[in-house]
Amino acid sequence: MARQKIKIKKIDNATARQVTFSKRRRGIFKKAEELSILCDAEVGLVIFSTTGKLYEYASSNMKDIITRYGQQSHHITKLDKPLQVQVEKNMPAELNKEVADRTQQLRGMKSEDFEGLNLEGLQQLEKSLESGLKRVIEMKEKKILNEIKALRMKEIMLEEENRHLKQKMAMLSMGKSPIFGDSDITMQENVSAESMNNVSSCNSGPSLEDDSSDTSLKLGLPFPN
Amino acid sequence: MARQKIKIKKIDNATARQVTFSKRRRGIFKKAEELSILCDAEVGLVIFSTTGKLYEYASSNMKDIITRYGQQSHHITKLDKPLQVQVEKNMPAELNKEVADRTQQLRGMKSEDFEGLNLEGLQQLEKSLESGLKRVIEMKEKKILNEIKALRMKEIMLEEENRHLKQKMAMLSMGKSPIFGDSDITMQENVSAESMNNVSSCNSGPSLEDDSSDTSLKLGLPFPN
DNA sequence: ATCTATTAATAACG
DNA sequence: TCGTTATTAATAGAT
Repeated sequence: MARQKIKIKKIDNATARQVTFSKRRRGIFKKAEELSILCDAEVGLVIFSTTGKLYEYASSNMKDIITRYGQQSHHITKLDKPLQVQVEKNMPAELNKEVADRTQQLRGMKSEDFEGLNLEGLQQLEKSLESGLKRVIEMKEKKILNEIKALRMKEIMLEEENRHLKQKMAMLSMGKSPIFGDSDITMQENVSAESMNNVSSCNSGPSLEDDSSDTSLKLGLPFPN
Repeated sequence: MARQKIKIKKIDNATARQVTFSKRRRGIFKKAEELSILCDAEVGLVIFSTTGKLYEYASSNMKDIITRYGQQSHHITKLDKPLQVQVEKNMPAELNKEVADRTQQLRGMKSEDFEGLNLEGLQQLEKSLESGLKRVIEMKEKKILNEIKALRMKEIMLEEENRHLKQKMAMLSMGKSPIFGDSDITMQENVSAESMNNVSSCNSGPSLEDDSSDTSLKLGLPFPN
């Protein structure tokens, strides 16, 4: 668009091509920004030069734009399968039954059936599923918190036992020469055994262990308890 | 750029804005294509109108371009930032910024702005917020898993130390009567001191402690680490 | 949508 | 890469 009209085809001369690339790149970036401002549009523009260098313009945030693009063009609605399997496996009986019922109910339904529902029916179904999901999430978080709480309790007890043991050790080695009686020592051993039992019972307690195994299954934890 | 020069600012009149959007959109698409052809560049351009409608141009394939963009920008950001800080610290910050941006964006919007959006625009907004929420949840769960993992690791080490201590105790009390020399015993004390140091260093390790404190803050856990 | 006066972009060159 | 300039391309406002 200047001294001479050019044909829109690849510029042969590499230098001329590079020059044109620089100029037109600035031009199109300017146009992109003007468009986004004038028309309040969200604009994302990426350009790779022949040499592979990246140039980009985004009116807001490129990642947001790409995400939005993906959503617009993708429009996938999954989350049916994994959610239901997880729910059935890990929920306590009460909640499990309720959700399982609804799941069963949903499984038997095909899209035609949904089409048969009117707006109000679908709205109710949606609300129902939403509240179920909410409770499942709450239950999951409760279990996770229990898991963490139990682990911290255990940690505290182990540390305490440890401290005791070290204390005994110190006393033992300090008093090893002068003191000869066994009574003191056996008593100390009993004490440490007791505290060990306490930790174990906490470890394999009924409610806590169920929580732990559920959580580790659900979340795929490295340590299977 | 015609009958009258205009200022680059949002066009107030909605009709005029829409007209300009159409014209300039066509213009910039043409520019994009010309650039890609003339200079043999790979060009991707996405435009969302105020109403949320998507317009796109890609010299090749938009998904390829986005993929390439992701790879290219990843490499760049990873190179100019410290490695370890990148993994632990930067991710949450990035996420925070993104969510904060969107929150800010929402805060500035009043209900009349929402009413100005058409169905498609609202749909976009919903999807965008949903995806943000999803990522926040994922991050939260990741942190929880780290917390649990760290606690289990700590538990194992404490138990091991415990076992060692008990072993030493047993050896000590068994050998207390017959053996009188100090050399054996002092050696054992040294060993137990070593294992204690190991556990301590694990206990107050840098990465684990950071994660723990973050998570406990976020979730309001009963034990503040 | 189409037209056209005017501005903006830019090809060629230094 | 930068500046200049002749020329083409884009487009604001009107129809």
